[in-house]
Amino acid sequence: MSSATIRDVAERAGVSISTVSRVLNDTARVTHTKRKRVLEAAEFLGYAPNPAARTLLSKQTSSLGVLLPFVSGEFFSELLHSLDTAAQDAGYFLLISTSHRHRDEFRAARMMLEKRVDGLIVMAPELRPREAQVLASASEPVVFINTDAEGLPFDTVNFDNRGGSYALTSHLLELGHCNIGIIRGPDGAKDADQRLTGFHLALAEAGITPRPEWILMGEYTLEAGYEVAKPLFAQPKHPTALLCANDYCAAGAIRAAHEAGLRVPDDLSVVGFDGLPSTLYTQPPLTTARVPINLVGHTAISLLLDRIDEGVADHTPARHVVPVEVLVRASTAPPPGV
Amino acid sequence: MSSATIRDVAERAGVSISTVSRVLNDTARVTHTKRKRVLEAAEFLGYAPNPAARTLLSKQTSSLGVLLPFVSGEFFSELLHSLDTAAQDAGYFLLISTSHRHRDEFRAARMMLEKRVDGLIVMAPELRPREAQVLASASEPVVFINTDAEGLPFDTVNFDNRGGSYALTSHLLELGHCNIGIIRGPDGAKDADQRLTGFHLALAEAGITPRPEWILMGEYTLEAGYEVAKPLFAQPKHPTALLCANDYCAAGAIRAAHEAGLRVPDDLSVVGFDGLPSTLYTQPPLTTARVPINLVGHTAISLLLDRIDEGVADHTPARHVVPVEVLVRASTAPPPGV
DNA sequence: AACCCCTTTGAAAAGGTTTTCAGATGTGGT
DNA sequence: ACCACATCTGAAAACCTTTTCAAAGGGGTT
Repeated sequence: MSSATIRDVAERAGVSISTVSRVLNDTARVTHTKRKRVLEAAEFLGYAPNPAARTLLSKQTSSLGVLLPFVSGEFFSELLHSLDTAAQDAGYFLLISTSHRHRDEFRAARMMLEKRVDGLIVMAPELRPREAQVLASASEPVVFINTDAEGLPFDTVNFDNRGGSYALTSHLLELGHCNIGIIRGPDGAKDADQRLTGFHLALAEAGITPRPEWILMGEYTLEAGYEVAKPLFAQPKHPTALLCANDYCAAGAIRAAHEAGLRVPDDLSVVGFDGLPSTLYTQPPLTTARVPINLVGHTAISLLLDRIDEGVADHTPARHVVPVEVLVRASTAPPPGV
Repeated sequence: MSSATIRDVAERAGVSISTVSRVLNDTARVTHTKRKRVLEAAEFLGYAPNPAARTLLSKQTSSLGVLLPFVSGEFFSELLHSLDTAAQDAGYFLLISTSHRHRDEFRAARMMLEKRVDGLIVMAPELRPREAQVLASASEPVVFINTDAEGLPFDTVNFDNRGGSYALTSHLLELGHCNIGIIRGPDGAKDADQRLTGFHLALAEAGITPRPEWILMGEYTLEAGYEVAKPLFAQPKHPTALLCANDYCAAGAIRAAHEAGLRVPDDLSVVGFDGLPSTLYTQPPLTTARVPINLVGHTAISLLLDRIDEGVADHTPARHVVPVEVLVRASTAPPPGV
């Protein structure tokens, strides 16, 4: 039972297909009687317009593409949820495509998505602007989330990585910490760089020179936090406070600390980043910087829809920076002996 | 610069559009020289076939729909990731649509997805088979994940909720617990019912009659775990072990326990469900039942693709039940005084 | 040299919709 | 009774591709 077409409706209603189209899209006036007949016929046949035919003509897909490097953890769930909510409200679907870490995968994905979406949301902090250039030829509008678009004509919605990191570091300094370490995010990731900058900035203002051996390369995962922190605590002298790449990384570091016999926050203060819901329920509840993920998602969709409506006019790219809020909880305390 | 069509390629190569199509789809033999000219022209113009036109003709969208009640937490991230990986390998995109809790929203979503996807993955444990009936008229194949499809012609991939719960309860019994409570998942959710059944089964086998006041209605969230557990621990007599709806719920319950001055596992054993990565990093690491989410996702996609290829033949629905594995960690111990 | 068959090619149709254009119908004014 | 005009309707084109069908051309065989 292949489904009804506009022809079937027209036939059943005894009108032309043009009239059916007009009634269903409310695009021109139609006599009351015919309108009624059309609506009845459409209802009876369970008619729904074929999206492919519509797209072919109108060039609108009512889908938005979402390009993500990977999907893991609560952060992405929340982001995806807010994107979907906003998109759905506007009558769009989300076409997602993940696992694009390198330029070639990225280009491939973008090509596949071509003509399949009306716009693109891209989150790829590890992608450099030069590499992101492959998107520049996209015919659809593009909005970047937490991704560097220096020199590219894309709107961006970033969160204040530097400011958040600066505020977290300041918090530790105020508690009296002088020996602060950091597990930074992956090399080449813009957000990780910005967070490191905030760290350095706060330290510099306090007149403290950071120890290079306490600037550790990590990743946004539990495992990375654990693996990187473990050897650190085996050293005779280690920091009394630790900034972590994100909340997961912090959870890993805390576990390593526990295993090394360190109490958090008595012996060691730990802070995360992202402010995931579950950090309120860790032991101890984590001090972290809350990223308003919902706001990020909604803003991104809203910008994208604007661009879609206006066409890709030569509109100077919007650069949104959403603030992050430090949540002081129980994983931070003055250093031991103070 | 609206992009090139097959006509442009044909013109530039000096052949007919049929020939271009044949070369690009490798669907018939074409002289070497013409083939070369076509490929060059296509390359030069950056030609990519228009998916809408293709879909209109072939009736294949190369997209799969994913219908979820909500998206939250690591579980969904992981599920979505495995679905996307499997789909991408097969050349499909994922069109996701979330937040469908009630039948009407469900029907609306299904209608919107009609003709837009080649198949549907549905996870909606709270949807009863009668309500899921609205999908029965779908022209595309449907695969259910962790959802009851009793009497419906859909393949299902469920995990062993009952078995997992049974095994967790047995574990607690073996440790010597007699006073075991449970925070069950939402009313009407099939998976929650099954887990409760497993709980009852293990208790019955041990000759223990569960106390009704220790069977608590909860949800799959941190907050619910916390809110439900809090009054429980305020009672003069409370269980020495607690099964929770899932890992998040368990984390909330543990927090409530801590606040009530109870040590986990010394005074209270707690178990979760799902086996999320982060449960290894909670304090104490959580005893839980690991659901092989990756396997679930891959199996579901694989089944769906089979159905898409074979057509919706009258094939008896597959009923996959993937086993869950109990991970014994540090949140469980013998009851106090044993 | 004639015939047949096989390979290669292009023209055209089909898929389902929206939209333009022109025709038909009906109304009001003179 | 006639004309101008507004309103409503249908035919046809356009969107871009795949596929069928028939024609054309070439090579081998008798």
